Amino acid sequence: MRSFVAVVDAGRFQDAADDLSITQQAVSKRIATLERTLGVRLFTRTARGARLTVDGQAFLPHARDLLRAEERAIASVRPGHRALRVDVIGRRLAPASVLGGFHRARPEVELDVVTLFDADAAVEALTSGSIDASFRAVDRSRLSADIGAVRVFDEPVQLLTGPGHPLADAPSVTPADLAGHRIWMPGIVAGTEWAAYYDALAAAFGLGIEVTGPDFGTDPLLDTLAGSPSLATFVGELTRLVWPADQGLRRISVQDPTPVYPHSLIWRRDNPHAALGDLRDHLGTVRPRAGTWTPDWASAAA
Amino acid sequence: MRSFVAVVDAGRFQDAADDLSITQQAVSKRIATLERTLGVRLFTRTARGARLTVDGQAFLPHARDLLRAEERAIASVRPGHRALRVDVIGRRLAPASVLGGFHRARPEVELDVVTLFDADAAVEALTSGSIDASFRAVDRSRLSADIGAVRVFDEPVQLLTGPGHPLADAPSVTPADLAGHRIWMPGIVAGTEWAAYYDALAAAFGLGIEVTGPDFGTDPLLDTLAGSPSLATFVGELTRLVWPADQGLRRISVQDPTPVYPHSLIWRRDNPHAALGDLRDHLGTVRPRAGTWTPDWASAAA
DNA sequence: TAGCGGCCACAACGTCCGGTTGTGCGGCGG
DNA sequence: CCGCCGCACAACCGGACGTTGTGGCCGCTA
Repeated sequence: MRSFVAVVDAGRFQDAADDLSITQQAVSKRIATLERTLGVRLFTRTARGARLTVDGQAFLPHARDLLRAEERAIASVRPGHRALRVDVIGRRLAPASVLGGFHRARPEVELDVVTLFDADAAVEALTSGSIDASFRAVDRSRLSADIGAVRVFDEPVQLLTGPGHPLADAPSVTPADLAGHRIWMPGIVAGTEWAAYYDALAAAFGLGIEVTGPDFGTDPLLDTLAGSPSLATFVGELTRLVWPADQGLRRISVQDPTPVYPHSLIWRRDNPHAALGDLRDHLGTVRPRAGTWTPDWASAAA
Repeated sequence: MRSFVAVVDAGRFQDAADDLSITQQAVSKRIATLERTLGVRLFTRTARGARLTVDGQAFLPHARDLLRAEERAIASVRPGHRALRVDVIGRRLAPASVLGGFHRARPEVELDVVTLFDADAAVEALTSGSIDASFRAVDRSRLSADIGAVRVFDEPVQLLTGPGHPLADAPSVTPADLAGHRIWMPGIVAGTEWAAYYDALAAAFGLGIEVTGPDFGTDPLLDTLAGSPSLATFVGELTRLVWPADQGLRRISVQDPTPVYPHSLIWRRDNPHAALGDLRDHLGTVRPRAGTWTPDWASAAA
């Protein structure tokens, strides 16, 4: 493939071979192999050089694309790569939507989106330089001074139930209403800020929240909810935008107070990446609103 | 690379190996080689499977891009490919601009742009199915019935001279004014419709047009013109849009009549490609205007 | 038209890459 | 604590790819 482009640029097999630091025969063989696998002739061989056939001309831009894609792939893991590498907590949550908006607003900023295990891993990755920014809920008092944090988005937590659930037809509920109900949160991994969040929520309002269990996929989880009248689960409001059509599932807002998941953007202050400032500017800052609830440790990350 | 994506999708080296129909050890070795060449670790090996590292997550979308690019490259030369393959006569001329406009208007239509030797080669390529359409000046009376032709663009021919040329300061000239002047057309290959066009132009107005000579690049040609007070050449009007800033060169319109190069779109009538109709609709049809001149054989291709 | 030179294809050979079989090691679960 | 599962390491083997050597075709030139 690289030989093909080299021959096109050089115009002759011989010169292409020199450029590639191999012999002309090797180039001939490579092109012959490529032509055999593609099933078409790419060059017409003349007495003084090679000219592209029609198929070769059509193939050329795609071949260049392929080489560029390889370049980008290699560059994406090179230290000092210029793409902004951002950690988001869950691709189906608010930060992913926010990042999508940033990408549409600033398409020239290259983004690499990754998902780390938890906030501690994110801070460690920031410190080591393997990521540039992270959307997480963090305890600001535990951050070292060289880590910046801005609370950028509060995502309301809603109750999701099947149609047979006792609360299915309630227009809204208060956290206190949920005492005695079984709140099922499969796939929440102990030790993450998610688990800490729901632990704090359970403790604050005397709820019984099951934060253990295997990780379900989205569809099995929704199917199970739809068929189990005793099950309810918490979901972020933004899942509404990306989940498939709810098969009879009910979204019930929680009020007085509304638990919100406090997404913060965190970054290393001495990171020189120019797009980092653009991202912060694009996000703005959230002032905690009245009537909402977050854990104490999260509220500190104003 | 393909192994990397397979491991990501399968979650385990073993299953990925099964998908690829090779052994687990081979996959291990491939991944190890890839990690060595990239200089980063892509997976964390656990007791039950492999999970992506941060670098692996960042690398993944680029790896998928690479595989998609390969797919497209192979598809571009496959018989029955869905991209519209169009032959244009010179990338710097009107058809290229027209095609660019079509691409902006209908970005979902994939285009492969190629350039063939002359109109005869284009007709042959159309017949054999290796291209879908062609922008050329053709003698319609010589076309077989299964080839469609629509005259879609008339590109006025202008005179290009250096500042020292006797006609440099003329606001416009007539073809008759050019008798006795040396018209220099290097790079026009005998046997093409370009050569036929200028031969007819010379015969019609008694001009001396040198349609031979080696092919110059654009920059050397413009440099030579700028420094030679006895040289003039014909260029299409659309070159204005793409050529570098003329270093003192004069563009002189030709009038009474204005020679125009009659670009036609030609295609094979039984070509089922849906985008072909879209392209024709986008182009419209040119009605020959009064005060212009084309060779008889070209005018026939209304 | 005959000679020559440039350029690519074909053939034979060697090396290295990449695949396979066989085995070892570490972590998780019973 | 033992067994199993999943990946890594080692040795071996075949084929692919690069090399040297050579042949043939075309275009240029005398």
